[in-house]
Amino acid sequence: MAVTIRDVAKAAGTSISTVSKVINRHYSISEATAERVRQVMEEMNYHPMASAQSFASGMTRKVAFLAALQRDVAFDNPHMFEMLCGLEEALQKRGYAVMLRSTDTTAVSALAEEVIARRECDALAIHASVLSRPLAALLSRTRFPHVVLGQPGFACQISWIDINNVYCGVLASEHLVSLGRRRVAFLGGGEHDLISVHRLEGVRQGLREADLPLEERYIWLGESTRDEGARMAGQLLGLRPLPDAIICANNVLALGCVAAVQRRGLRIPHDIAIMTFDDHPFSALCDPPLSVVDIDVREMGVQAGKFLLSAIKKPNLQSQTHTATPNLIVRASTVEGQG
Amino acid sequence: MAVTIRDVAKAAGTSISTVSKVINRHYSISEATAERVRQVMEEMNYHPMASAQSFASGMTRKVAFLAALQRDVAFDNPHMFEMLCGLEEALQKRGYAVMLRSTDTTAVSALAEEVIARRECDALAIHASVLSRPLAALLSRTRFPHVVLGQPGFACQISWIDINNVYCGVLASEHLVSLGRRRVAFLGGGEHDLISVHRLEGVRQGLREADLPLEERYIWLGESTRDEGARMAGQLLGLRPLPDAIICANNVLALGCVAAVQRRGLRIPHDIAIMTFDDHPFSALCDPPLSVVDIDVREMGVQAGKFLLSAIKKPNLQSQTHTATPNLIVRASTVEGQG
DNA sequence: TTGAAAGCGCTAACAT
DNA sequence: ATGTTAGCGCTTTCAA
Repeated sequence: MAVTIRDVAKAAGTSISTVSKVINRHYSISEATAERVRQVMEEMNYHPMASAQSFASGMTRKVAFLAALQRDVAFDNPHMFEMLCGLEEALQKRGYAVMLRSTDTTAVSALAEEVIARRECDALAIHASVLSRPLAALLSRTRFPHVVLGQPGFACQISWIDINNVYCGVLASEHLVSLGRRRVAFLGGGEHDLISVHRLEGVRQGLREADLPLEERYIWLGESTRDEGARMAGQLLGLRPLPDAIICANNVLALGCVAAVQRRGLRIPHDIAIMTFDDHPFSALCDPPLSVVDIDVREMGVQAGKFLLSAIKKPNLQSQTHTATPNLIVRASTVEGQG
Repeated sequence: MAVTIRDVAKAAGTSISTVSKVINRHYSISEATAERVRQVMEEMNYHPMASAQSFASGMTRKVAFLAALQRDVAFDNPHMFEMLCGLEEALQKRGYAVMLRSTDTTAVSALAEEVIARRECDALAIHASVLSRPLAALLSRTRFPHVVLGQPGFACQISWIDINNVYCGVLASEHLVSLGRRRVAFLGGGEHDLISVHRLEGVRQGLREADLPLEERYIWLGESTRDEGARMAGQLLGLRPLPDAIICANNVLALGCVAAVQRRGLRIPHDIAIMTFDDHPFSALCDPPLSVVDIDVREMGVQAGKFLLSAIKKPNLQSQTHTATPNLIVRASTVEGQG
């Protein structure tokens, strides 16, 4: 059998509680003993058994990540995984691991209830897309350490963290205004697409502050597909005067938009500047490469992880945050010759 | 405090071992008792504590996933996550969860050693890109249940599972030959890019069997970037006779290739058919949409999960598998008017 | 078919 | 600063 704390204690000529204290860096142990014990652990190749530690301490050092991991999610939503990686990065530094649990909006609260009851983890990280009202109720009732990745679609007293998409919209419009564009248009997702809604709101704000209010006829909303992007851009190009800039709520719409604009023989950015959000692989591979307001989703995961670590230490902690600093990346779709 | 097995036993008027046996579906318990106990568990909202179960049974019901989760990995390698999701899907059905652990080739064997020593999981799933010789040695020495996702880049006695990229290459060439193409070219990644190497080998095989051997001057290998794809395609288009079909080892190369071909005023697929591998989002969004030999990476994850479950039950199990059935998706880049 | 009891390998409160 | 000891909540063997 594997070597246990008992064997180490015997070999080091101490009690097992001393060894335990060395493992857990308890202040009361003298450096001399600690060093000796560590040496013995090394020699015997001792590693404390994780589940025994969990059991005895009542801490799992695990965080469960709840999300809908259905087919093609990795392609459809790379952001989810980039956040997950950020989460892992932050947690791993403190000896925590992330546990994956696939679910959906209807099943998530039962799953969370079970995970909490079985004490499988010390905290929950929940992707906003699976958040349900029963789950929100459960979390605020139990005050179990948690964070939602993305802004909840409904009002509730739970902790979440999200990119400030309104501010992203402001940045996009400011960039275009600074380039001298005066007739900015917006192509977005539907009403339920909160990300798009927030970005539009930001664009409105940014333009208003430049005294260039966004004209309603320059706003088109639809499904987030390439074809729909092209169709809406087509509508836009039927207007007079033509817009001299188009902000697309996401890369897929932008791809369709670029195609439609080029089909009409208009030059980007000479006749119309185009920009979007997120430095998706599409952005740089598009022709011309797209200027984007980039958002650091990985950093969002990191912040979520840090928040969870503090929430585990001191419960009752609440957070409702928009995370920091979107980042403007200027490419050839708004400035000739760039990127 | 939470309700324990003791409380349930008391309430049900049985011993705790009976309750334990009910939890674990032990055959010796009569249906009557089992039902009664289950009812009590339900009423008391009892859930066994995971870490106590792990501790007592010695089974964690966890699988650790070892991979390099560095910045942008979700964008650069969506396949990794689709596999991960497949893995989760297969494991979750048997009550297993996936635990994420980020690492790299240099650190992976130390990490694995620790994870195994601490008994943090019952099996390891390792992304091929982080596999190292020391890790391979560790795995074959300890015979710890494991599977590598992707074919190891070196010979070793460990279990792995991968897409049959050679066969993918065969399918691609057969498709083009069946369309009457006679001068097939290949754009691939470097020598170290095993996926590209295998696909090229398959293309060679497929063409040879059609008595249309692949001409060496029609083969260009380079970095997998859009620009390099365009550059290599440019070289190809300087040859006479022109190839009438180009197989690109991946979507990024294909994107550059398409751009270069169109820049010369050649029509796709009329003058040159183009195809690639993997039904990446790029494939369908490209103009024209790309024909691809698709590979089901999620299914690969599912198979890995199933293999691990059996390896956990009966150790010493070995596997060296190419997973099944790539799937031809025909679009407009090879057949006019398709997709 | 059920129950009693001996751990599983740690942690942590308390005593020294 | 170190040691003694009582659990933590289950599983599992063995006896009944």
